[in-house]
Amino acid sequence: MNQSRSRRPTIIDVAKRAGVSKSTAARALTGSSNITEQTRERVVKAAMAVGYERNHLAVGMRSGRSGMLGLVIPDITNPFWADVARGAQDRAVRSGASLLIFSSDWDPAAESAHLRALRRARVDGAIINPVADNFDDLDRFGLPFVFIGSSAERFPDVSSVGSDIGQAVRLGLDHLVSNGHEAPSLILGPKSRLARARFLRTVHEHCVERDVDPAILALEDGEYTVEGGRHAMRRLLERPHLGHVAVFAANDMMALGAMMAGS
Amino acid sequence: MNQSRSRRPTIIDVAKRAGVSKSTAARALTGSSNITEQTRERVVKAAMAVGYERNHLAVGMRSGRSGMLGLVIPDITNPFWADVARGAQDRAVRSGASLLIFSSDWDPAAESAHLRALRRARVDGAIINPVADNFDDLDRFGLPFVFIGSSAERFPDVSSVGSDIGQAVRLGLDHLVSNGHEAPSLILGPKSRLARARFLRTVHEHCVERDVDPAILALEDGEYTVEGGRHAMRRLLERPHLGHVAVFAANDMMALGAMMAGS
DNA sequence: ATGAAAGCGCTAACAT
DNA sequence: ATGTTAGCGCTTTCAT
Repeated sequence: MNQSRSRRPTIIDVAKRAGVSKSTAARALTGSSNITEQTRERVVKAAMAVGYERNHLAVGMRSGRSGMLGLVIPDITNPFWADVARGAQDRAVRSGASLLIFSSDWDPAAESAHLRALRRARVDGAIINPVADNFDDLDRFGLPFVFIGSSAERFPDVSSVGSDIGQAVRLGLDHLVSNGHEAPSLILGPKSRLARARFLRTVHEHCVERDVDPAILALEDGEYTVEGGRHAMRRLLERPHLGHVAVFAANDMMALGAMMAGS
Repeated sequence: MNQSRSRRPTIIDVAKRAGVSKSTAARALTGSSNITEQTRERVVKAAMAVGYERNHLAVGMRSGRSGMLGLVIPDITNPFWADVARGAQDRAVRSGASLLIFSSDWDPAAESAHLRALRRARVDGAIINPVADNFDDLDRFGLPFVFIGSSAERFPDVSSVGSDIGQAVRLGLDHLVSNGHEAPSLILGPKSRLARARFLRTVHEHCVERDVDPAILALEDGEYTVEGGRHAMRRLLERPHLGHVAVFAANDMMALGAMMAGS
């Protein structure tokens, strides 16, 4: 207990215990060649004995690779990004890496601060769902990275993964129309979001194809959250209108909020 | 573009540019005393000019503090832990730290691997929702840490934060009883989980107080997930029984699954 | 107030 | 096959 509280053992402790030089110990531990099976065993045993654990800070320092990856998303609390985070984490672990996760909360300033943190931490790469409109420091970013989300298309040079919003909207509308709802009310995200424009554009196209005037559709905005959906739904319900038979929300959180708008 | 792709600037680059020694540059940048306001300005300006960003690996190496914290939870995909993660992350960022998040997926082996990763990364501390029954390496863990969850009470010496399951169950049952449901069916977590025993014990107490025989309560187990709740509910519905008027599930995910059991 | 130098733990190039 | 040494980028004595 008293010994276990002391300084963490270094490779030198291992080397001493095994009676070899620290480079030999390193070779044995990294699985390098040029090492007698006998000495390797001795070193490994010594490492176990002293409870040695390689210091990744030191390794990163020497190698220039920290073994860490970054993930910057708007909000880990949203199930969509929780799934993203989970997938990223599993993949990272499988490659022996760790994942630093940051939620920007749709705040460009926070996002920028998080990116700085990632650079200082010397992560080997990052996955980013950008919320900033202008990513002008992009070329100076200096980190390998991939974008997530539709806003990524503002940066055609950057690799990105996004949802096919157009197809999603079409599938949703097809479903509603086939159930007799020709003109569902809409609950969309904030005006600043690119995904919103994409959503709306597809709705318009779909309407035109059906000879429905898009202008008759009731529409409300809100944050991409349960609360946002709830408030938007309330505003819809307040309208002097014959009642909203069907509502199409931009994501699950908003839909949930809309369903709860009564309470 | 070509220059920006080159080696990240170090404090030496800053020092050179400012025409001082690297130690002076360090002093200026760390806000140390004993520095002329004039030279500090010059150094700061030089740092900006070359796009200097402090290398946290190196800092951690020297100081022994990595500026990173660890979070090990069963599953980031569960909204409860997503909230936990969000809170931890916000707090960490406020202290200038970063958060390494790991999901163990209820797998003790994965948990143990993640803890090893945290030690190697030299995190300054960790928040852990343990899933392993035996945490016998606890004294050798060698990291400052806090536990989350009811399983933490197996380790009375460890600081922990948990929910008051007893009170939660009582509130839930009170609500049901006051709505006329004297003997709700139960959907609980896996038998291995300590929280389940706690839940069940409180239900029994509550029943006894109401002169209800706990044995008449229908009860099903499942994983703490939407799927687990759905399956459990299906099994409940299959029972030759007069129908389940009320169901009390152990968490929101299971309740959601139960509600969806028909589809 | 500033510079020179040591050292954190590790690995790889360079001896032997 | 193994030992010696340099150096990753930083902060902090210790001199001056």
